[in-house]
Amino acid sequence: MQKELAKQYDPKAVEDRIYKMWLDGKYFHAKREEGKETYTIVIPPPNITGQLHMGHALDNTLQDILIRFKRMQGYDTLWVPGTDHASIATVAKIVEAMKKEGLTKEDVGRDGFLERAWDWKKQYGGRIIEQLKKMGSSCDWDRERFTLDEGCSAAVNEVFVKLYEKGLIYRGERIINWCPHCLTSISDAEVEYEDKQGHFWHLKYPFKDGGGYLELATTRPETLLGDTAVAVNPNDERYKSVVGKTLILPIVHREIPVVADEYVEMDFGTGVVKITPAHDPNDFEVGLRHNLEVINVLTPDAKITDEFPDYAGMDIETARRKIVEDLEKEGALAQVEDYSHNVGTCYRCGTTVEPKVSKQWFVKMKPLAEPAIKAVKDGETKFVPQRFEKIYFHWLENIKDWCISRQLWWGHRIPAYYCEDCGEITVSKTAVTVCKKCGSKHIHQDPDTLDTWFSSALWPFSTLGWPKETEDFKHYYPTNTLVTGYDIIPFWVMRMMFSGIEQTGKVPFDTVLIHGLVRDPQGRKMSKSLGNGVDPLEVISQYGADALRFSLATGNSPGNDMRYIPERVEASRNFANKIWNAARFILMNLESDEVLPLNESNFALEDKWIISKFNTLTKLVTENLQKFELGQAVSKLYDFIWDVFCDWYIEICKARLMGEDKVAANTARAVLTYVFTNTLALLHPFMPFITEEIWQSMPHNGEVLMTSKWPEYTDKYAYEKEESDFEKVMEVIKAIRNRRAEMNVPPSKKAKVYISSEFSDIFESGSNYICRLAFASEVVTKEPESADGNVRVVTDCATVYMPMKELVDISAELERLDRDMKKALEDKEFFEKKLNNAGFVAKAPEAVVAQQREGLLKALDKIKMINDSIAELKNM
RNA sequence: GGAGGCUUAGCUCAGUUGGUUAGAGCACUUGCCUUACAAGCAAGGGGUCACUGGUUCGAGUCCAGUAGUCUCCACCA
Repeated sequence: MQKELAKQYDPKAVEDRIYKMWLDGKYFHAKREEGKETYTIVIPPPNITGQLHMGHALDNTLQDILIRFKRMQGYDTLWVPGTDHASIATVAKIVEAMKKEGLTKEDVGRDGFLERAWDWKKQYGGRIIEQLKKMGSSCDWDRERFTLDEGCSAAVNEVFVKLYEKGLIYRGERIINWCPHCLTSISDAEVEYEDKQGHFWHLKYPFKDGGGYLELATTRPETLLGDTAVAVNPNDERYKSVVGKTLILPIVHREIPVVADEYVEMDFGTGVVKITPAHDPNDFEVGLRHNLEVINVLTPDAKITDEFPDYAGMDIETARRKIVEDLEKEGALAQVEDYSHNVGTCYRCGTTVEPKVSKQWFVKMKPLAEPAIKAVKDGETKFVPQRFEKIYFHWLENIKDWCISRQLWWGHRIPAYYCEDCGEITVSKTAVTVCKKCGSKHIHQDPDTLDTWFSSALWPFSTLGWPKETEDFKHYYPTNTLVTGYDIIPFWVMRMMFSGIEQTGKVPFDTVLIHGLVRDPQGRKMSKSLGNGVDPLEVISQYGADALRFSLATGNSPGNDMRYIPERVEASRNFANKIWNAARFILMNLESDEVLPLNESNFALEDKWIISKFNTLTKLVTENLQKFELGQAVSKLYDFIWDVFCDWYIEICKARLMGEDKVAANTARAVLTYVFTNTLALLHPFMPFITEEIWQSMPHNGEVLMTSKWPEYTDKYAYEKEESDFEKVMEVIKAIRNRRAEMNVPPSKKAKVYISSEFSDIFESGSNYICRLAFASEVVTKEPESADGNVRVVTDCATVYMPMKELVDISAELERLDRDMKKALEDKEFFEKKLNNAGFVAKAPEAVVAQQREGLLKALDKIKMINDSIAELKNM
């Protein structure tokens, strides 16, 4: 900072410079210090598909607050940064970009595509890292990782092979979710259900022997082509006689059996269901039970196959229309009704997902899920807030096997090799060139890659060097806090849990701190299609990173969604400015750069008051942070800085700073600096840039604030009596201001003030600043000779007289005193009522009862003083 | 169908193991260019804490129910 400071804080002039200073000093770098307790966070790696949004800004602000707090507390802290290759999402982006060049994946081939993907990673992965830096994130950039880098890939292969050898990964033909647009399988977690308007077509399937028909209903008439049975419930009296009979499938004219299966609900529809094992998960299961044929009717991009010449090549909509027409012609259509139902869609592209029978790789989940459930039940890992454990349990308790193979090029290639001669499958960490069974060299690797979440699941340990027993892994694993949104508990948190436990024998983190989503001012999700997204970088450029961080950290509680309100960021910016100006004031009143020693014997009442207040603040903020109550911590800091320190303490110091007494002025300087710099330390995790910038210009010991020692509570500075004494002064000042405001007395009109109180010594010693703050020309700590023409102000502990003859309106004064009296009597009654309650006095904690007694005494004192005042006025 | 969140001042939200007579920011009213800050200072108005019961000496806070609202999961073809 320069001698002449700007009146307003300019974040743009500060942030990049400060961040560079931190980087140059290597302060973010974790040094594996022996003997120190570690604190580790791994970043939820942002996808390389785009740029930072508000959700990232929130997520990373919370992480940075925690890591900076722990670093200052003296932990050996590590925040591992990195990015995620996000296979399906990145592929979609690249395909889209290629489309503009008139190219398809097939045009450029696998290698050409991968080359583009790596270019993409370089460009967009890099951009995300730069954005994280703009936020002020104190990540250890020397340890930056990427889910597809060498180390993470080694971890993926290691895990795949181990699970395969344990029988927990298998390959099989199952019904999976298929995205006809992305042309790949996706997992259950990646399917989103949407309510869609559709129809219910009631169809008639005639019996082969000519005796009538069975009526059933479907939402997907086109799948009729693949029907291989019709099912009824075995207990359904209506259909008992038809089980085992043969029907003629309309249009196709194939013979299909009527089977009995518990899956059919008797009281839904007609109680008859057409069974299409190839295109419905439930039908597939029925098919297995009844040994039904699986007839696939769709191509990978969801067109009718060539098996059905009348409809071949038609998309689903077209085929559906044509088939319904044909059904009608054949007299097989009974009726059509409107129907709304849930349709599964791809979470990446929104295309309707097709259930499809296909050979894929799966992870057997049950054996992995159990220990993961137990770990949370046993409290080895805790969710904050705890209620999110329910979501976690619900997923793990109902989990099905995880389909992990993807028909995509960008990702970790499945380490499985097939012998073209004998069909042997070899799963291996290293490339296989010779079949171990038949010696053939005709071997090819599985063309598919793994679900992107397979590698993210290993992130807490793969980033630390596992499967190698690296120093980092030994030192920093398990990690401590995982910070993430509730929306990815099933995708990620759960999978990290079971992977960590299975692979390392330990839970990957002890706490999962869950935050909500950042919504727009109307409470809607921010999304591209709505165009209501807010770019954090724009906010930073307008208001500064600290203001954005402050806004995100305050005013919300863990796990709850929050709205992004520009006015709030503005308020945060104003707060930064307030701090800036406090610094400006202190600096212009300091005489040197030296750190002035605190000399207790010189402390004035107000010094003890602020030091004691600060001491308490330290304790409360630390406790809040330890309990992950970040919003509460930061609002206490806000109140302390603005209301306590600036509005009172700084104002009070002005008298001493401008006065003749050198010792008093220096004491004020020392206390101002002490309290302010230490408050900056407490605020630093939340607003790192401005606090560091100011701290650098203030007298200080040490290199940087970010590695300074976190302030600690000390009994030495717990001045309880002085705190309450000073608050008596504050009360008097407030009462005088209040009365003057009511009477519309301008500040320029000063009055000699008489204060009558049993605590006259404290008013005596504070007379200089009482003059300043209460617009007094002089303070006399006794009753005036004559009360005549005085305005009276009564507080709990003092009666104040202001000779303002011309302004005194006796009847108005009496009215005011009446109002005061009424309030005081209400207070008295309130406290008496409580204290007369035997149950309360007997059962409430002593401190609470004492509080009520004190309240009552104050009320009684006040009543007495008001009575005196009324009596005097009436005598006039 | 199951689960969960939310409902507190005009608006957006806090409210820490139940403990004085419920808070903040913005907005509003009044007065101030008081040499750190008008992105400021001082004073003020504004809330039956969704509703109904219950537990308790004491409930915004705990329990049960009701209403509204949002979300997640499941899903009957």
